[in-house]
Parts: sequence; C-alpha cells; structure tokens
Amino acid sequence: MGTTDLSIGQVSERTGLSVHALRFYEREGILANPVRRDLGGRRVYGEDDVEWLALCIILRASGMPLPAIRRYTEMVRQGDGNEEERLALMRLHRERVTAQIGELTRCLDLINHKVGVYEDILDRGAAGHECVAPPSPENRPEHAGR
Amino acid sequence: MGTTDLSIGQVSERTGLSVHALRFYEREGILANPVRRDLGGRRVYGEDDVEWLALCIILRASGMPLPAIRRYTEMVRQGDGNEEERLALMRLHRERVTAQIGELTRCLDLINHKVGVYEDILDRGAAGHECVAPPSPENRPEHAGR
DNA sequence: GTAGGAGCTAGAGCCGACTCTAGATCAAAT
DNA sequence: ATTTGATCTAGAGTCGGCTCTAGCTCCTAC
Repeated sequence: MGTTDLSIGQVSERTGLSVHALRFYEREGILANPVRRDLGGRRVYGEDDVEWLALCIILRASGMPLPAIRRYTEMVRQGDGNEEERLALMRLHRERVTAQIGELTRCLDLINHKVGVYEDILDRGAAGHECVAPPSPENRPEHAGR
Repeated sequence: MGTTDLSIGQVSERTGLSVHALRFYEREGILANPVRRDLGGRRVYGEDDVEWLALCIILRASGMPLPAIRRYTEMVRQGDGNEEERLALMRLHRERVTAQIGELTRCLDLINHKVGVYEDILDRGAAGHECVAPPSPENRPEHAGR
C-alpha cells in the first residue's frame, strides 16, 4: 500500500534529472517533503516527489533560479496560510517569463529579417550589399514581414 | 571626416556593455573589423562597430553562445561568398529561438494555472486542497483558461 | 565467495560569460 | 606640479547549476 516507492535511479529515469542533480536538489532544499531512507540509508521517493520535481523542472526551464524555487518549496512545506506569498512569487515569475518571451520575440524579428536578407542574396545570386542594422524605424521604412 | 570616432567608454555607454565586456568580446574575436588604436594605444571605435555590437547583443540575448557569434563574425569578416553558411547559422539559431519561445510558452501555461489556483484560494478564503500537478489531460478534464 | 551494479557522502571540478584587480600610462584640469 | 580620470594589459575571481571523483557500503547473481 505504500504508494509505489522509487529509488533514486528510477526517479532519475522518470524526471530526466541525473542522480547527481537529484541529490544536489535535495541539498539545496528543493524537495517538498524530506526524503525517506531505507534500512541501508538509501533514498526512497514517492510518486508525489516525482510530481513535485516535474513542477520544479518547469520552473527551472522558465528561468526561475534555485534560491527562488527553494523559497517556494519552503512555503509549500509550511502548509496552508501563506498563499499570498506563493501567489506573489508566481506572479513575479510570470512577469519575468512573459518579459523573456517578449524579448525573444523581438530578437526573432531581427533574426527573421537576417534570414530573409541572406535568402534574397542567394535567390537572386546577387551579391548585393548587406545591411547590418536591425529593422528599426530609421532604416526600415517598410516593415520586413515574415 | 572620420565617421565619429568613439572611445571605449562611449561605446560602453551606447551599447550598455561594460568596458570590460568590450575588451573581452574583442579578445573573443567578436568584432567585425580589428579595432583601431590611437597614438597612446587606446581603442578607437566607429559607429559601425556600435551597430555590429548591437547585432551581437541581440544574438546573445536570444541565447546564441559566444563561439557561434565568433564563427558568424569570421564569416562576415571574410566577405561575400559564404552567404549559405551564414544563412544556415541564422536558420539554426532561429529554430532554437522559436523552440525556446515555445517552451517558455508552455511553462507559462502552468504558471498561469498556478496563479489561478492561488487566486481562487485567496478569493474564496477557502483553504482548499491545492493541486500540485501540471494541467495535463489526466488531471484537467476541462481546460483551465488563461 | 566474489564480481557487478546501485547507492552513499564529501568535496573537487567545470563551463560560460563576464567582472574585477593590480599596476602602469597618459591627457586634461587645478 | 599634481591630481583626477580614463585607458591599457595580463590574469585572477565569481556565479549558477550542475557534474564528476574517490572511497565506501550494500544487495543480488553466479
């Protein structure tokens, strides 16, 4: 009836994190509940740990630094009553992520422009002069659509 | 008539890069044309260098590693005739960036979901049980709107 | 009984991209 | 004259996030 105990290796497989990373995360305080150990001192995880790690992986992938994940983890460990703080942390992160998406999208505009320039050069075989500047108002009277 | 010569400090101001970073980039081969020097051995930049750096900053901001920027820089330095390679490099980078935007967007879905959960808890004052799992098919029968 | 393989700890090492330091030079301002 | 401030070089240091190593303990299978 123990909800499927897992070894560190199994957790590594399911999460994609290395066993090294799993132990490292634990040291960093990135686990909602303290890891159980078996008789031999080996770590025993549950499915809920895997779920929690999946969340952490998403947060990391979206650029949340480990200290912030640790703070969040601590809040969750403390239990109900600090939802305002959790909300604040998540909202802050959301803003960072949307800002990052925005910046990447702006970068992508320029990259698309560059790709277009090279495609033109190659299509026409014309070795025309290449424009180095970004598509800014001054040197892009008409917008270079994708 | 020299197209507005600039000191390293001035370039630092205009680009937002530190003077340290500017010297570092130069050592790394991230400058289209070798930097001129004045009588005292100080670096002298032109507006074109600032433009080039602006491009490099965009590439960096979108996650292109310095070695790739160096390769690109070398191609540009070599002059016309390698547009296919430049195009290939830019297209590869474009794929990486779109992939990254995609991943961030998926992360954002979960983050929005989390924010929603906490908002609900706080709005209703209900200290209900919180769901840790991401909005995946299995545990999200109706889709949680943004 | 012994050889593998997985796990353990503590701590060192690595990588990328800068950042900072020390000690020297030089030009302009006081 | 001297002080201030910007610049120079070479090289050391930092930071985040792992990754790897060494040397040990287990358990299982042959």
